[in-house]
Amino acid sequence: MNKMYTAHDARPDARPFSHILDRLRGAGLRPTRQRMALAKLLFDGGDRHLTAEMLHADAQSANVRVSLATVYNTLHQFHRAGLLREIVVDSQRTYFDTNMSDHHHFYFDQSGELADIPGDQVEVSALPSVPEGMEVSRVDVVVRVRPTGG
Amino acid sequence: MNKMYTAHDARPDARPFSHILDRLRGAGLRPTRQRMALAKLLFDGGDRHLTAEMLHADAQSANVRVSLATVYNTLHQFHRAGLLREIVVDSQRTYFDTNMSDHHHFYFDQSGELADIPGDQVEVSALPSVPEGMEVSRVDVVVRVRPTGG
DNA sequence: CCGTTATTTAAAATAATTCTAAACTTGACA
DNA sequence: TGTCAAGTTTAGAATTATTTTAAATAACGG
Repeated sequence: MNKMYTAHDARPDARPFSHILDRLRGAGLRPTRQRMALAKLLFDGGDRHLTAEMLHADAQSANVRVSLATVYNTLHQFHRAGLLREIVVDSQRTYFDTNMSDHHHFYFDQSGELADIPGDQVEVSALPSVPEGMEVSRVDVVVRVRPTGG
Repeated sequence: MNKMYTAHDARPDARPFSHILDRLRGAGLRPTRQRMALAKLLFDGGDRHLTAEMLHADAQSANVRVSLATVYNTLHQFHRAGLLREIVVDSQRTYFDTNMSDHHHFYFDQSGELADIPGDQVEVSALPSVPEGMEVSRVDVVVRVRPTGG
């Protein structure tokens, strides 16, 4: 068990924390020990695709004590706050994506891994018009990939 | 409990059954009472999007006695046999689609309903090349739709 | 420091799906 | 047509991912 930082510790000089702090504050979420730690794991590691179980395991490895329930709660809160995107590619797990830019995904069925496809590399065109009173909230493209000859 | 047909009954003249019988036979699946009845419900009703629970309810309404476990088994067997397509749009339920042609989907988040988008109405282009030793098994486009102003 | 309110948590609950093992069908063949 | 091996069905238990509950704890403003 090594030293944990509190929101106050982070204020003065622990620079890496300040933007995370701002993001949480901006989302109206109290910067608790757990949320700060999870945010750091999520956003300081480049673009990531992960499930609640994966993030929980990450936290354990980093000596961050947080319950699985909190990981689930936090992922959903971050999602609602626009900090994360939810990806639906597998009907058994829910993946979250730290990359909020316009993009799509490769999905490797056997391994369950995801890879980003930049938005400008996919062109979706000629959609039929949506029903009266409805609007498109998002267009998801999933390119499912398998080993050749599978 | 009304009369059920056996594979033999169907042979000579019960026409609607014969193509279903052939499809099952072709897939190496014994045409049991349950599979015949489920196949009829699935394929004689035009293009359908349904979950195991929905098909089970349909069966009950049609006085077809079949367990939920069998509905699950049958859906997966039909899927493996290439008679159904699996659609992933919601991480809680698994939908199956009787429309095997090239197409995509609208998904109405609030109601959980699906609607087909003909394949020729969507153009997906300029995909990045897939990794060595991998090939694309399918490209799924899901257009998520919500009430205007949601 | 205090109180209010948000957050965390362990544990129970839920929901969809899969598994298990026993009972039942089917299809082939004598 | 009776028999049997192999394939199917089923109720119910088990599993898995996730959500809920309600009690304990931590955060923030004053």
